Amino acid sequence: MIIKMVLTDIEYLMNYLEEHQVPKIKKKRHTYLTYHGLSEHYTYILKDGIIKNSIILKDGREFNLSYIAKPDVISLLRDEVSRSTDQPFNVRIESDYATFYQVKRVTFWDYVNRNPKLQNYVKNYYRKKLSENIFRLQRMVMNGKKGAICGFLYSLIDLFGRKIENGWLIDFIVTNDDIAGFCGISSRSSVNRTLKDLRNDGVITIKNHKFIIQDINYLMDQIAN
Amino acid sequence: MIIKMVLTDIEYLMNYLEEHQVPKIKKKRHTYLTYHGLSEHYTYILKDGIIKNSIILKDGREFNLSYIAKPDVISLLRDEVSRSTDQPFNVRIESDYATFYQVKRVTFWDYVNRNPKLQNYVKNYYRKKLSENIFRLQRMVMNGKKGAICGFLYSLIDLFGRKIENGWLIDFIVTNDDIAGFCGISSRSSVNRTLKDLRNDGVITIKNHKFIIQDINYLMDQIAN
DNA sequence: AAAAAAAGTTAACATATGTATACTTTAAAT
DNA sequence: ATTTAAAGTATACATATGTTAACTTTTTTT
Repeated sequence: MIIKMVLTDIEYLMNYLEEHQVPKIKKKRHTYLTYHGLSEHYTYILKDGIIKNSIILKDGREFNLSYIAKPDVISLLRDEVSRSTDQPFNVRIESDYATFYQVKRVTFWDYVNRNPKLQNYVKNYYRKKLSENIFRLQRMVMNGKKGAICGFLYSLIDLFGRKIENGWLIDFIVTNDDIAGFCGISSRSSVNRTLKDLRNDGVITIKNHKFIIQDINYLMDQIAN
Repeated sequence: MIIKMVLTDIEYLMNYLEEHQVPKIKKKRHTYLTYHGLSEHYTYILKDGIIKNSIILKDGREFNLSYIAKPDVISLLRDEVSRSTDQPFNVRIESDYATFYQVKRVTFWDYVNRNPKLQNYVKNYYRKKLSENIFRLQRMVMNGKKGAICGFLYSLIDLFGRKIENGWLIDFIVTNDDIAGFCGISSRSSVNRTLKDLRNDGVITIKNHKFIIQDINYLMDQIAN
């Protein structure tokens, strides 16, 4: 019997790392894998768990870039010849545990340069992230803060959503300060004001600190595109 | 006599296209090279001129992505196997004329796949754009509209700036509506209000419809980072 | 040259968001 | 179990930005 397996790009990468016996490291909730600005000679690939990457501005505010909740390369913004070895972002573990493959940056790029399939993975990785980022930029620039919150809530469905009878349960706890950091809102109380409006309009409910999205169409209508 | 030339990546690409006798097309001011959403089987490389790319939202508003004022690939968001052949952006000519190399998308990617130097170019292209985009996202999310305008004006120095006695002349006409489209401001009158404040504070002057930046530090102080 | 369209300017008022504070509830640390 | 820190909520007021309108100036079209 022949079983034909078609691997996705990321599955191929994970297999490759496993076969090359790349070491794994495991980190606990709310610890940091990397700090923005610190020198770092490793590339990390998330195996399982949930992480958030963010940037701390000079004035102390935190800009949240993204959650990553499935296997993915954490950051490829530096390549083998980049003069800067600064980590571009903070990476904080948001699940109880997260596991990462840890490869020397130079070794990682050796793998890539020797393997056309991995080259293709990297090309697609960049193109996909760039495309997502342009879209997000558009959404953030062309909407007010309410639109930003609605867009953010909408994006949570794809990341953490589970369909239940009366809508979509976001099966992950997101605080008002988190939302503020993603949407560029100045305080948790401002976030709360908007969330209150959404609750009053029957768009969302909160149960055990988790959002339930009851009216996806309302969210979409708030997002310019 | 041997002259050793070290070409930058983009110079190498331009040479390559020239050697392969890739046809050029010339377009006039305020005409469109491509329209967002229309199918397009060519890849374009700006040879000379100034272009603006933008996206028209469903509600009719225009989101301005960037000016490009020196040789560059116009858009690599689609590759040879992308199912979608939609153009991701509008591309409008903003100089009197602009010249482009025009290559079939499939041919362009053939060139790339056959040539490691071009592969490297593409990789760096993506990484650079991604990195710029993340930075711009941060700037737009973490600033108010005034910060957005100051950041935008600051970016014009690199694009069109010429040092003069009393500051930097932005040697290119940018309208209030253009600024609105870049910064997500709803009307030219709102843009004008902020520009008036900047004029009153001695940050900028306007001469023959062109900005003169007199106080760069003021602009930088307005931009969170 | 005249007419029309696009762009700049200002003002008045409406609405969204920031800021500060106080208090309550929940989670984390001791 | 107790204490402390973090997070949610609500309110009042300040400020930034949106919206509309009117008018002026400049550019483009006829």
